[in-house]
Amino acid sequence: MKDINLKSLEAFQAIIQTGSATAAASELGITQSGVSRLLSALEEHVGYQLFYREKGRLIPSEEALSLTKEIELALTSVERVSLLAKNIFDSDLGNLKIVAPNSFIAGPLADVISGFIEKHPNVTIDLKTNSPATAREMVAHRSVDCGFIQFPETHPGLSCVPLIQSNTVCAVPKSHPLAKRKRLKIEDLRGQDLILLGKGRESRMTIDEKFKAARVPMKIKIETQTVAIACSFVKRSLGIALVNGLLAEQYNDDGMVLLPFSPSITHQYGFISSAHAPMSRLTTAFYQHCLEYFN
Amino acid sequence: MKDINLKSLEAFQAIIQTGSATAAASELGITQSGVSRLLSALEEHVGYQLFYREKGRLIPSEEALSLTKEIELALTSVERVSLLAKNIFDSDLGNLKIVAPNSFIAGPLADVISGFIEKHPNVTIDLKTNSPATAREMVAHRSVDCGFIQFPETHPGLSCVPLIQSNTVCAVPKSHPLAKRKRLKIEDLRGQDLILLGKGRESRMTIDEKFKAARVPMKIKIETQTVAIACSFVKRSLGIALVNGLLAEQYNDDGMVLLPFSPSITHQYGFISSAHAPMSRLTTAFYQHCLEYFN
DNA sequence: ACTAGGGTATGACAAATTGTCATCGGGTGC
DNA sequence: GCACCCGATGACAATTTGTCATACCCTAGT
Repeated sequence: MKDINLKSLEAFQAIIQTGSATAAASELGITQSGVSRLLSALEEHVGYQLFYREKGRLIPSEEALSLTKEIELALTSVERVSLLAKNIFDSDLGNLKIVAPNSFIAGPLADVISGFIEKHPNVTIDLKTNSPATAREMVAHRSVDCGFIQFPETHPGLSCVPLIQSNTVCAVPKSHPLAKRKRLKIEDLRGQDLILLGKGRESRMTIDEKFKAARVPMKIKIETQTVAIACSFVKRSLGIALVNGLLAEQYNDDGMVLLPFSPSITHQYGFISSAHAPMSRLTTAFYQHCLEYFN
Repeated sequence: MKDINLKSLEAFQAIIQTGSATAAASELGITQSGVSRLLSALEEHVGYQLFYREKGRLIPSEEALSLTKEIELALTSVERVSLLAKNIFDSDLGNLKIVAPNSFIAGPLADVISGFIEKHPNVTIDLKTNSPATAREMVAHRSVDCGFIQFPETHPGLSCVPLIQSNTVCAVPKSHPLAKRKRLKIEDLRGQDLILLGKGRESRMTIDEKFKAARVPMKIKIETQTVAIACSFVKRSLGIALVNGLLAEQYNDDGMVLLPFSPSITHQYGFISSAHAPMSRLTTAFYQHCLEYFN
């Protein structure tokens, strides 16, 4: 027995709905002959007459009527496939898994994501935070779709695109004498209480090296882990913090000022995805959105 | 955009299930080239790659995976159409509406129907009883599928087939002197208390005529409507009933005897269906079953 | 490095399906 | 009787679906 055929089902439904093969034909955009043939094909498939021909008209048989419901179901479910495919095409449906440092999520990423959700309201987003090392692995192994990480990045399984860079700035308490300056040099920090973070991290080592090179001794008052905490200590006038300007921006208010620092120490964040597989359409859309956002 | 295609969906599913186009091909009974083409067609339809080709293999993309569920649904629902069509073809699914006199249902039809249900366990049956006149109309107008009715029948919208015939018999109380006879003639009933039914009906008129022709006065003790009631009066020795032998059979027990009667008055029951439309497959199956049952 | 064996893509072509046109025959309504 | 609407069908065109042969890539085992 031949395979059942989608077009004959459509023809069948059109005949049932319109009541005649001619009308069905114009609805389907084909000729009456075509409809007639499709109907014959369907009748041959099921093995019995679906319409009996009376006075030149097509009258649905009992059997045909019992089939209509099921046929309509089948057709709509095929339709749904098309629809879902289109939604996926438009990237307005799906789930996006992103890994990024908490500080980055709280800062620049928040706006990026809220803008993306606005454009694609039916997309759900999973945000995860992990250590840079595991984040790298998660992206490479595709347990998340993409991630944001501080550069440089050389993991072989990752494809990386630099997105945004910022300089280290000095967060100075409002009441501090240096707060009046336009910018601070490394020598200006001699003898000042410092608040530093990221002990052992790449960016921190760079800072240590700069101080060594400038022969300025570091008077570290507080070691901490996050920009948020460092800033809150600054606002309590416990010292001057050297932080990533991009991340510190969000905590900038009356209690402190952010001053450019020289020598410049840059931080670069980039977008990473697995090099093993091309990005899904949705991930690509998100990537494009990021590019636009960061110009 | 082209219409979506059933075969490409099947190919898609086979590829997902088996993991390769080659395996999918052998599952579908076509060649690998065919599968490759069908997949291309589907990708063209949805507008994006469903599999990315890596090292000569087909790897489903995220988008493809999100579609699998929906595609499987669509395919099974099309499958169900085929299945339902086959069930209808086998007449083991559906509903059969029958109209028949109560006495006929209680008697011969009960066995016919129970046999039919045994053969077609998923068929449901609606039994209705109406006056012969409305029964005729119901069948002609196809508000029921078929019916049983006493002949002769000349309604123009009905197609009629005689099924079974029986003779009028005398139902005589066991204790009655005539109960010893092998058969009764009309003269034997002279002066006997009679129990008759169906006043005004065709069959009753025939009885009245026979008495008139034989110049035997009728001493009607009881007029009633149903064979069941007539028989129960007989068993209480209230008189002799003239009833349709076929219908009286079921009430025949120790309390009375059924004796052939002459002149013979025959009753004929037939199968009726609408002449406007061919019988549905299920109705035809039921009709065939009736023919077999009544030989 | 070479080869065997797995995989997919594609050009060329055959088969089947789907569609059109023209035409027939039946039914309806004036 | 005539105009018109409907469905079926033969003849043929267009499109889809499938095959074969072949090319190419990758892996694994010599």
